[in-house]
Amino acid sequence: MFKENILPLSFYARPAQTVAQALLGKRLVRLFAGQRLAGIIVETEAYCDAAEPDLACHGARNKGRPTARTAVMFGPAGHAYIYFTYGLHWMTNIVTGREGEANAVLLRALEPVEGEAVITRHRPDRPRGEWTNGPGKLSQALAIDQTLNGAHLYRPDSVLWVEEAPPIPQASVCCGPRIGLGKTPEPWFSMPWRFWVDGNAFVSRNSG
DNA sequence: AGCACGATTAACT
DNA sequence: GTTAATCGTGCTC
Repeated sequence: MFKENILPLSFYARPAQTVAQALLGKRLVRLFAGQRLAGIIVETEAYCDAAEPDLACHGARNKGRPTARTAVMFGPAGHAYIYFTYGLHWMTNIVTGREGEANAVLLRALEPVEGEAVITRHRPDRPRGEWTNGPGKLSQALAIDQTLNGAHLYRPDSVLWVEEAPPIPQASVCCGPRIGLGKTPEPWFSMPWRFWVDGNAFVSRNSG
């Protein structure tokens, strides 16, 4: 009852760009204090320094070798890669692709659907529309932090996973350049590896 | 050993 | 539109 139609390892063991697109419309579930906190995934970004280089990907740093921080990204698919940035925000990613290659999908926005009484306490004094419309915000809303780095997403004892949900029509799937890449050089700066659901109110930014 | 900056957010003008 | 907050990471010296 708590876990319905959990996406299997095979869903994640594909290229990051494929998984990023396929995750739109799926339901992310966080088991927290015995309750389900859940949202429909409406915005993602793919990072993949594998068959082709991606200098925007954390895995491309340190000459493309794993570090203590990025080791999870190089590991097997279907695990959470959680990292800390700007001194205060946690980013939630899902590892995809093949072990030994740096593949991950950043979850950028959700539409909250379960556990809203708990979520609002994690996002105090914020309107519902600002609970989960950004990568740092959704991590805070679902109480995702470093304790979940490396956590598996498809086993019976998972506390974070993704469930099957009604699909998004292909015509509603939009893509464009990734956000916040700073001084990342072309062509990676402009690669259209950000995906979102057209018109969804929780997407972190318009058009792009 | 030291340092510049980041896959961001919120509170400003 | 602009900027402070805040600290781990990876790079340079």
